[in-house]
Amino acid sequence: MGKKLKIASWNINSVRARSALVERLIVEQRPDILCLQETKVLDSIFPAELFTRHGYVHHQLNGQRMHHGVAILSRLPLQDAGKHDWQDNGEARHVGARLECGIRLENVYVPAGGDIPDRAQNPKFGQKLDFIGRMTRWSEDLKEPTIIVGDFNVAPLECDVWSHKALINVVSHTPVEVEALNRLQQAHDWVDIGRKFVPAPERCFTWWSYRSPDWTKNDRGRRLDHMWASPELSGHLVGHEVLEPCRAWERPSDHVPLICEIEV
Amino acid sequence: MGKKLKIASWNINSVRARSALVERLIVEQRPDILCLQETKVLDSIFPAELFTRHGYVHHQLNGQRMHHGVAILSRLPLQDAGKHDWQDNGEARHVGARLECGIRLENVYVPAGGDIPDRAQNPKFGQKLDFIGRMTRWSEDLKEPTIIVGDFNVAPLECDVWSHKALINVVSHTPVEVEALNRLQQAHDWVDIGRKFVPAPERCFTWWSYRSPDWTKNDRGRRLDHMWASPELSGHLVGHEVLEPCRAWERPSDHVPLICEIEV
DNA sequence: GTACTAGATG
DNA sequence: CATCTAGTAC
Repeated sequence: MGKKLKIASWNINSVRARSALVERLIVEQRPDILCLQETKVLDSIFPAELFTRHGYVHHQLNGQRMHHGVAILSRLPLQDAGKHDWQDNGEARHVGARLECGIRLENVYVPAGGDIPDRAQNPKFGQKLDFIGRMTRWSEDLKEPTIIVGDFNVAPLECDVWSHKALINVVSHTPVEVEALNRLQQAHDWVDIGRKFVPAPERCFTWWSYRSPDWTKNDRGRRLDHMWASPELSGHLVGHEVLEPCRAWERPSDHVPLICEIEV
Repeated sequence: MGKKLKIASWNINSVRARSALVERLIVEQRPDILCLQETKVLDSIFPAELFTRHGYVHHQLNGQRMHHGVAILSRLPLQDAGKHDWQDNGEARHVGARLECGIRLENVYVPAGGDIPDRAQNPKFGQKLDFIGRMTRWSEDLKEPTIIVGDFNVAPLECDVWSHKALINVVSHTPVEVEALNRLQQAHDWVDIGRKFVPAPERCFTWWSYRSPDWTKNDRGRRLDHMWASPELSGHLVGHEVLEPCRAWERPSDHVPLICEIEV
């Protein structure tokens, strides 16, 4: 009888500003492993004690001073599996770990890509596509069973946004980004865990902008956060949840946590 | 049988950053009138609704964009009694009101005065002394029974500071400031309500610096905030309190509220 | 809208 | 230590 591995992923938008909320998440959900994006803090001042206090004593950190930053906090032992710089500009956007069950865990924060969906006018958009391109080449060589989670900053399906028509030229849902993400997915036959459990065209959002205070009413969400698994893990996937209520917590992140469960 | 008038005064150090705390104060204390200093907000964006919601529907505001700012919030009707510019530099440091019982209420935020207690080296120190000087001349002409409250930024007595010796040359307790405050007090025979109820040399502090995180242990306080009454009100003063516990609230002001009660 | 930086003030 | 203003990013 296999044990269940419960993994959470959350773009927390500052782990220091959100310490009470992340504590509430781990108390209420008790995932085995928590992957955070946009921690916005140097490793040397990461609030590690908050996690060790709740049993998350194994940490893989890749933070920087002001922006970006990722972290894996775990109750199970972790082995360092490196940090990729898929943008080749020194930004802290990835950290990986190996679990004792043989699964690799990759935690990634894909660049947002700026406002204008054009390489020439907006270098950040080019960097985003290049980042996904390098992830694609990395995926092609992957041999181990892997879970990759994080804020991918792309909503690939029409039903992954509140209006395909309104967002077709908005960064995160443009055809060139969707194609790049699809190539990445095909490069390892990644299983989209979210859509395995919430098949298209069912509504599934993970992010609502801070800029619309009436987000509950208008529900202008996007599915920017993802959990993907190597194809050989497909049959072992036994649970998935998007924790929408967290968006209504006090001083929330604009992203909500994702949860998945794998029989190992 | 006279009714009791309960007045509170608090240097709140930003009324917007402290909205939950000021709400807690008015719920727990229910003063008839609340005088605030260092509101740090333009009148046009003063959080008036917070006060009206609790019955404080009468407002006299004198705020500015970033610094200073005073306000009188009242459950009893107020008549405008003007705004003095005792520094003559446009800073919002005073607002006055007339109550229906015939008492005048003056709410003042005396300048801190900079670091160096010398007019020549530090113009702000001179402005502070001049501010108190102009208040003194205003006091001399006062005819109505008046309560003046606020952050006077002077601790006049030796027992008004944690160490007279250590602070003798520190702005707020220098002899020249103490003399200026004494002249102001004599100009109207003002009754120091605090010391009427907590006679010297008893310990009485209203402010503890943010810069010593161990303020509870070391207790390096000063009595910078005051409530004074016209001599004809002396016999009507029936209560006084310094709300020290407020200094230990979450994200507190460095000043605590004062309360007094007058039979009218 | 929210959080980050930095420098200025108390 | 804690507030404010800007500017920047998402």
